Amino acid sequence: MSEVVKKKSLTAEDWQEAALNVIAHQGVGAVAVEPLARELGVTKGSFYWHFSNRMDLVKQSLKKWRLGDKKLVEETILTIKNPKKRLLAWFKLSAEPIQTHLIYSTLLADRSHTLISKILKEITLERLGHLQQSYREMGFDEKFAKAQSLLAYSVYVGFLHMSKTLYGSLPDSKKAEEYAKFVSKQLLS
Amino acid sequence: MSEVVKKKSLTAEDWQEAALNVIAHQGVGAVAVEPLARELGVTKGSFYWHFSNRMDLVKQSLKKWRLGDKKLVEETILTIKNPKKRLLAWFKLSAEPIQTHLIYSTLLADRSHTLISKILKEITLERLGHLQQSYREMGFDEKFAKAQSLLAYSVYVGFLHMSKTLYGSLPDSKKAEEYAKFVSKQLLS
DNA sequence: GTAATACCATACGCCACAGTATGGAGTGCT
DNA sequence: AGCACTCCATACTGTGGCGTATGGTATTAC
Repeated sequence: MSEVVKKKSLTAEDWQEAALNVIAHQGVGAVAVEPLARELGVTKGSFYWHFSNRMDLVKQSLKKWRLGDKKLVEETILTIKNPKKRLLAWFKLSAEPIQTHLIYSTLLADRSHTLISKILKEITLERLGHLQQSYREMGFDEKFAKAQSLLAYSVYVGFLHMSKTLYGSLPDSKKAEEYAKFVSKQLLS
Repeated sequence: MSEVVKKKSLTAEDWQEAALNVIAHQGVGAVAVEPLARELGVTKGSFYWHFSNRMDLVKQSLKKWRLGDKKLVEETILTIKNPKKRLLAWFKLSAEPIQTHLIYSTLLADRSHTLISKILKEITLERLGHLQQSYREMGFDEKFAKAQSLLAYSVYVGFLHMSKTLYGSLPDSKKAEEYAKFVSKQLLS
């Protein structure tokens, strides 16, 4: 018997996860109330009890995603003391086939709402800061660290899109390994 | 008096250009018949004389874009004999603030139609081929040329998105210069 | 000058989804 | 048992865009 428990009622989080799944694969524009309700096996009567409107769902979903992503980075990357190893771990995580990357790369081309642009800018600057910090700790000067971190982050973003374009999805673990290895050699020596 | 000639009637190309403009800034999903007609100062009676339906317009617009982009690359990049100079020109063109980049980067996150995925895959592979060829001509072995071209192309794609995210638009010519210079140093030596 | 053709306006039916209003089943509390 | 609260179904209105049908005007061909 599976561990799937037949829930009597949905929570706001259930809706958010469903929404994030749609965002990851079809973008924010594809988040629609009625289709989501159908998918979840309820009607929109349920939706409008949990959320005030469509944008409310999008907002809360992205907030949830942002928190989860931040936590992931903090726990698996920022805890590493050695800057070079930290960067290496970042490159490797960058190629891991996980949903958070899909969401990020989908949002990147979405200019439908200022909220999204704002979130994106925040996240991007935050991550660039981490990279730059690591490069600085490795001994590089400010200017180089800045340029190099921008370059490295561009590689990350670009690789995400390339993977989706060429393979239809995110790279598998094997490719992630190769990628991290090559990138490290080119951007970390 | 301006050289704008008051046209009596629209051509299919007029519609395509308007559509490409929308695609560049809001994505394929935002291409709608009636809003476009309003923008062009006509009604959809005009549209359905030139095109059979919405998707027909999208298809033909992307075809037009593809041809133009191909011509641009062939004329400004592929004519350069020296492989190193050719790559340098490519990096520089990559950061130029022109519409074709916007369209490409917008399409990259759009998985709404198999046609788009198909076009993207074609273009991407074609461009990767050019880069790989250049690296090979520079004397690098097959394997390195392949990995390095993927890296370089990732940088291109990533930089496009970064520019839109951080500055709200494409980089200006000055930033393009700096970018090309730094990238060249890192990926071309 | 007349007929054909190119181009467009108007008006229509259709559908998908947003949001509201309201009632009703289930659950826990007392 | 009775009440309140949680969660959802149903039924509605409103809006925006797709595609069609049809008629009208200007241009071109002859």
